[in-house]
Amino acid sequence: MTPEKLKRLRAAGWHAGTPKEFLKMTDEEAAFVEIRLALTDAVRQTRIKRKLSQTALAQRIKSSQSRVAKIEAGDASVSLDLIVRALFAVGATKQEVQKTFASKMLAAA
Amino acid sequence: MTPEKLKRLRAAGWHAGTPKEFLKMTDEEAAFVEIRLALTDAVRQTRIKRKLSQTALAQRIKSSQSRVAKIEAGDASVSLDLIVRALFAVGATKQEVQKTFASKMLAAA
DNA sequence: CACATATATGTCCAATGTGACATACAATGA
DNA sequence: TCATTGTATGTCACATTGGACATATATGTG
Repeated sequence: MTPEKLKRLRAAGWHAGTPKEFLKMTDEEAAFVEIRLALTDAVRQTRIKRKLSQTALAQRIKSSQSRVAKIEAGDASVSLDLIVRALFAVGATKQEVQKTFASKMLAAA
Repeated sequence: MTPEKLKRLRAAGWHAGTPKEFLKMTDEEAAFVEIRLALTDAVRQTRIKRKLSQTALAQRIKSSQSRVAKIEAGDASVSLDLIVRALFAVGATKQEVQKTFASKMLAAA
């Protein structure tokens, strides 16, 4: 986990308390958070590429601009469900989403 | 959407009301549901391959046997978050997830 | 048969996530 | 300058999801 990523996660409410606890995060938890980050980044990038405002995207998923902002900020109060729905709403394909999930899974056992 | 899949979704609580409404499901909703199905299948397949009981998996994710059963049944009361956590907990690899997706894709095509 | 193990399904209520709203800030342009 | 547009962030009432539990079914074993 890079310092960059760590900083971003803290800002989004993922600090599990102390710095130590952050480092104690299991591999699985870390992978889970990485999937979220990859997906939220994809939402923002795709949205901008499609020239959609957060408000426009919010309407597509029947949500609000503030929630879209939280999705993109990686806010801890946002579920994976909502992130994925947003990703499909900006036009991502099943294949793209599948690839994200698969690529963040654990290495061969 | 095959009749098989439709039946399974209905059984899991995904009937949006009438049959017509089911058919009106948007492409985005359909993609979302397919991703869920592919992931839940990956959970079950990997769990069985690892010779874990639902109870054993439940302990790993600090949940209960009944919830694991619901995860695998594609129950609508289960979030994507929990499905993905279960997938990590059974130790699924990239290869396994990719394989499950691949078979789903073929079935869908 | 009784007993054990594994899984499925329904219910409860506590925990978590949600849309909506208010409001702040930045950038743009008239 | 004052609007307008887009984004960020905090809060809250309501909705959804969660673990736990009871219980049913199924399969295997002595």
